[in-house]
Amino acid sequence: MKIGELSERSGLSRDTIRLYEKNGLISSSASQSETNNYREYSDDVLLQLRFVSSARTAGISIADLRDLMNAFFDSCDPSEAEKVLVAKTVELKERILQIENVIAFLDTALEKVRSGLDET
Amino acid sequence: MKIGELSERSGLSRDTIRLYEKNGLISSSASQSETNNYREYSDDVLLQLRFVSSARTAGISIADLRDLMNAFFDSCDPSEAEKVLVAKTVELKERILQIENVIAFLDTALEKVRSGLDET
DNA sequence: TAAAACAATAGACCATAGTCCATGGTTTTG
DNA sequence: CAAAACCATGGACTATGGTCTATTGTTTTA
Repeated sequence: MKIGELSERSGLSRDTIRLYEKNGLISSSASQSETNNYREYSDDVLLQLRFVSSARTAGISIADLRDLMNAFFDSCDPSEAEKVLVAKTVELKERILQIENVIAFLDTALEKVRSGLDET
Repeated sequence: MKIGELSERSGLSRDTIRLYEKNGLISSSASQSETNNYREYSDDVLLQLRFVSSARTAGISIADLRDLMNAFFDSCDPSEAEKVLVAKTVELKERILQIENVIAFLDTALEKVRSGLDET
């Protein structure tokens, strides 16, 4: 598919997709036609983009995602790939703990606010 | 305490602390001395900064943190404060789910990599 | 075939978050 | 006292992530 359809189906703008491609998060091939330089994207790219989109929302940087995609898709050194994946998993689990701390804080804040509301 | 000590004890740079103060995440009072314009920070500010620091690591923006701090510390409208806190809690829980999705993806990637390693 | 829609590229632009630097004033300390 | 350490302020600077625009070329479609 071409970038327009990919944009449509991934929910990402063309610009964002091109940015991701420039940063090595996805890749494309040349169009079948020889007369233009349109890029052709496979269905796999759509899946990758959906993952990238989730990961970006989760706060993973483009640079880190590039490492992950490399580890996953075209790693020539599996043990290195494993290292990257494990490290990222650990980091993400720590991030979850951090977020849970914040949630706990917000909960106590909520209790306080609500007890204040009760006093009316 | 003055900003140097606060920086020391919070692990944040003076610049970052000033940035946070400028953005309304913390507040300070004028120094006791009338001859300078040094700012004086209470112990509470240290606690707030530790929370802010965690929250920043967890990916919460300064703008959102300002809303949260306002809701918590000087909300004149408790029901509005409650709304802000609940909304943020929901958002954070969603973010955790997102991160868990990414972790799941990494796990499958890990399995793949490891099975590849086994084949050697 | 001509207009509309699509594509590629490059560069400008924006917001966010934070650091760094220069200047000038104030305390601390040796 | 004098130097060193500290403080405030403002502005420049960096990096990240993304959008917008202009230009030019290619398909599609009416």
